[in-house]
Amino acid sequence: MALYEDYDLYINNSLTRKKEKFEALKAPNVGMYVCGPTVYSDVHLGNCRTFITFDMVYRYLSHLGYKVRYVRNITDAGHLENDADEGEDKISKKARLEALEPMEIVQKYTLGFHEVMAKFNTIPPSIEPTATGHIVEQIDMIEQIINNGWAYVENGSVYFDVEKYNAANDYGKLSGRKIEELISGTRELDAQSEKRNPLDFAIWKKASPSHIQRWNSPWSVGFPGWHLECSVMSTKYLGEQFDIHGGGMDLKFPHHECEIAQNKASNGVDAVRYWMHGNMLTLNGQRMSKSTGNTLLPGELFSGDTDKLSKGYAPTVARFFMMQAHYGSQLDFSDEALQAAEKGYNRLMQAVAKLDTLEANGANTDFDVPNWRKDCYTAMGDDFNTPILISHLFEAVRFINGAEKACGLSSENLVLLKNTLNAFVYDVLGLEKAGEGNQSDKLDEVVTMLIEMRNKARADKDWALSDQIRDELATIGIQLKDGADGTSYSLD
RNA sequence: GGUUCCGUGGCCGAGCGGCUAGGCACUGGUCUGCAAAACCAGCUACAGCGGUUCGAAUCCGCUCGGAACCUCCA
Repeated sequence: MALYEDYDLYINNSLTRKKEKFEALKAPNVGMYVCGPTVYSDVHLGNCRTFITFDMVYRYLSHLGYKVRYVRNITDAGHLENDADEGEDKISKKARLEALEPMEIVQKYTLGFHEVMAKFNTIPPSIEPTATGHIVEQIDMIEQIINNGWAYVENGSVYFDVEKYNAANDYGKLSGRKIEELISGTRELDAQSEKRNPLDFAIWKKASPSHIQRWNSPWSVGFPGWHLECSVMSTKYLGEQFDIHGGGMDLKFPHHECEIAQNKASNGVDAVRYWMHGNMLTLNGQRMSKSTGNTLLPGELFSGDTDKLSKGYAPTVARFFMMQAHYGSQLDFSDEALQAAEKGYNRLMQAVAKLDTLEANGANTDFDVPNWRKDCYTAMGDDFNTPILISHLFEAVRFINGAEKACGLSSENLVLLKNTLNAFVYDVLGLEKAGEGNQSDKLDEVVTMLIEMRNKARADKDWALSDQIRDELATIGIQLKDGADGTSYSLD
């Protein structure tokens, strides 16, 4: 029996702005689509937060026993700065600046993105489709939309007729906008524009002579509109209707709004059951953004090679830091907050390690494992509330740290505790042991030898020598800890 | 200007009508040769003003402060 049958899951649906009970369309299968990056430059930490959030969602759904098909696209066709702009798209511009082919740009930053995602211990999506790999499908969808009467062709470009769509549907329902307000907020339609209405958006754009990325189509040599790829690829791999669509908050309008319209206009159904939006990561109270330079790159975080941080932090520590906040809340990134998270992370992981050494004996403790376990699932079931989950994990930490080797749990409960804690720490939150790999057996032997020498010195009351061993180890980052069961050590 | 959202103890961050998360820091204690670690205890807050209610951090109104979106953005 799958866990999801025992534990309810509620998701805050951005579309309805309500927490709704999650019911998979075709359990145990779940389809999830997440908008991926445009690969024209290095991803920054803000981008990473969204993908780490949905990695956690993916992990928890899988943990519950769902078979998730997780689709996350790579946008490798350049978007114009806006529809009226006849200039270069971002990928072409970057290609010119770096004197590379557009596909070289795409390749370079896609690889970089994957490297960063791996460092953060995210699981690769089941399918990672690219926009340029689905031009044919995009042309098909444009034809459907035209045939259904929701788009018009003008001088080789195809525009989505927002006003007409809105008369029969509700354009703006996701972002809470009214079409009248949008119109009044838009500048006058300039004379050159081919659009009938300033709100209309291009789903196919005729290429200007300088445009590098271009494809043949029934309308012109050109390129697809930037909202189209997600509608096309989600439909292709997840069907006309699927369970979850995720992305960053900043994509709500216009990107996701247009996606909803395109799906409805081509297939006649609302594609997405549950819309989820991750909130922004801020730096000094302002959202990270490439254009303003208010960013922190993953590499800078890991190395500490930036004036914004006092030192480097392990990717898993940054992940833990993010998990301590709810995905739907804004989170501010700071050195101070990261330091606090790092200490908390260390305490958690040391307790997880100590748990392995505990042994069952009877049942004489207040710690109620089955109930604690239930609390963990309740927290996650409440819209993936990882901060509450973590607070429960620390209840277990307190028990473990306070426990004798014979810990007072029945063998059944001890196993349950181990399985549950490991599952949430590693499988669901996706944390890792930091510094794993740089701790060799030889190092362990050397430190163990030094500990033995120090113990002999202590037995002889040679405090000078024992303190020298301890302090000099501390300087190179090895902490000795004298406990009831002898001395152990930990690495910085 | 329009639309959304937020303002919680020294810091980060949950909670969203009653039972006052958690982490970090700090203080006292236990343990220890001393220290560190660990454990126990303490520090008990909800921007301001008014209202609704038996009861509000949580609902409503106003004021002040901050953020996101309205253009490409995770």
